[in-house]
Amino acid sequence: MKLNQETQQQKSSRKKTADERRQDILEAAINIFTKKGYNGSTTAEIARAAGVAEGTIFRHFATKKELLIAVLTPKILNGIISLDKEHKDPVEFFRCFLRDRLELIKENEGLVRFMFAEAQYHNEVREALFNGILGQGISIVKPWFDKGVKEGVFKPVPFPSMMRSFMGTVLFYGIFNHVFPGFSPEKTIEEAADQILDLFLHGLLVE
Amino acid sequence: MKLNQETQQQKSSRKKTADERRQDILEAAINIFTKKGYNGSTTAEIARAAGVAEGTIFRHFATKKELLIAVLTPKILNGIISLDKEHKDPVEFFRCFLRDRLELIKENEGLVRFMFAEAQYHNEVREALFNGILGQGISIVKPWFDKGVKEGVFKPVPFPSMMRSFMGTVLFYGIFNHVFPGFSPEKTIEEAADQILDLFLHGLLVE
DNA sequence: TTTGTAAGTGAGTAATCACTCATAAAGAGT
DNA sequence: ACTCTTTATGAGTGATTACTCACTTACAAA
Repeated sequence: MKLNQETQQQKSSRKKTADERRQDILEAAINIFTKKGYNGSTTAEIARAAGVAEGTIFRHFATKKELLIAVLTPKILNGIISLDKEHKDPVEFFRCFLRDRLELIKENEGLVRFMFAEAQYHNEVREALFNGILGQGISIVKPWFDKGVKEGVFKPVPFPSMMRSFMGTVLFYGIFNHVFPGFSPEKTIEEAADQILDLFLHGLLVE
Repeated sequence: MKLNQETQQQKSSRKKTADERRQDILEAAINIFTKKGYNGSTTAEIARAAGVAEGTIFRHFATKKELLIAVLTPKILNGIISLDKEHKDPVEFFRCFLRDRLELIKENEGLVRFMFAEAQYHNEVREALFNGILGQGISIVKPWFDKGVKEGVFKPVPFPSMMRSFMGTVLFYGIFNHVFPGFSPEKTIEEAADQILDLFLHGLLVE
């Protein structure tokens, strides 16, 4: 039936389903939020960008804050998918993991910056970050880190300190290019990933 | 004459000078801004916190944005002071520099977080960060890094990549504790500085 | 004392905000 | 055709915003 309807009408003028409208609003919200920040964005502007009336937003999301949370939640969760690969050793895992995260950050650069900016002010965003990024990051990295330590490949540094340094360098890669444009010398993500990983694994000192 | 006036009146009820009022407003603005963000703060609230009328703010600062810039500028510039010490070798410099910056960040934790958050949205803040933190950081660190490379102590990695990783770990130390409270294991700044520096200099790998 | 000037004040203002609601439109079921 | 339900709409609303301005206050110079 539904397929029949779609073929009866031109695709461009086809009436959109409720879910499609919801998606339009979410995408518009991401665009506006990441450009102007949560408090700097207005529901009127988001509605205009989504091509809907302002009232439509509040039919899908009770409040502006609920829209914020809806913007963050799914994007955080889809970061976990790529851990299904089998890695040979801890170093190899770190290399793959780093590249994977760097690509994810590059793809969602605006959203990452937005999340960390708004985390300063909204408890909800902090919780989303904690439950999403940090929690999942730990559950993925920790076993490989422990394995590396047990095998004598990694130094037995405190895991939180290691994780903090690692996440700091990785996340700042995305932020740097926006705050200090043109500063990073690497042309490709692979190049940047290699540079970051090399420094992280071997350190700055010779020997 | 002025001294005479001050002694004639109780210090607590003494009429404040224009500069003192300006300082009151700036301090109040820092407090409110760092808690609620630029767009989340109102001039009315800042005025209340500063103990002045709302109109007084606009006698000292033409617009709210001018107040924002005034809040950022002096704080950025006072970070440069401590480079007057003589350091023996590049490694020793990095140790001192890291501790110094970590303490500076800890003291102005809210402001640092605020600056990086608002840098996502305001060009003025980005420029202030670039001219202040990054520019000065480079001018201080680069000579020592070059020296270390020339002496064969440091690896000849690209300076911007090194700087980005270094700043990432250092700056994220302050942000982490706020976004992920209770995550960092170190009790003191010295401990954290040692941990960060060790990982940064020697890397995670054994050997 | 008088006067001139710089600084402080807070009610007022136009604009803007998130959110509401009466109304309309469009299927789906009968 | 008729009704029921779901969804979209945008003018309207009260609250809030950054900023103004007519007025006051305090003090220094004359």
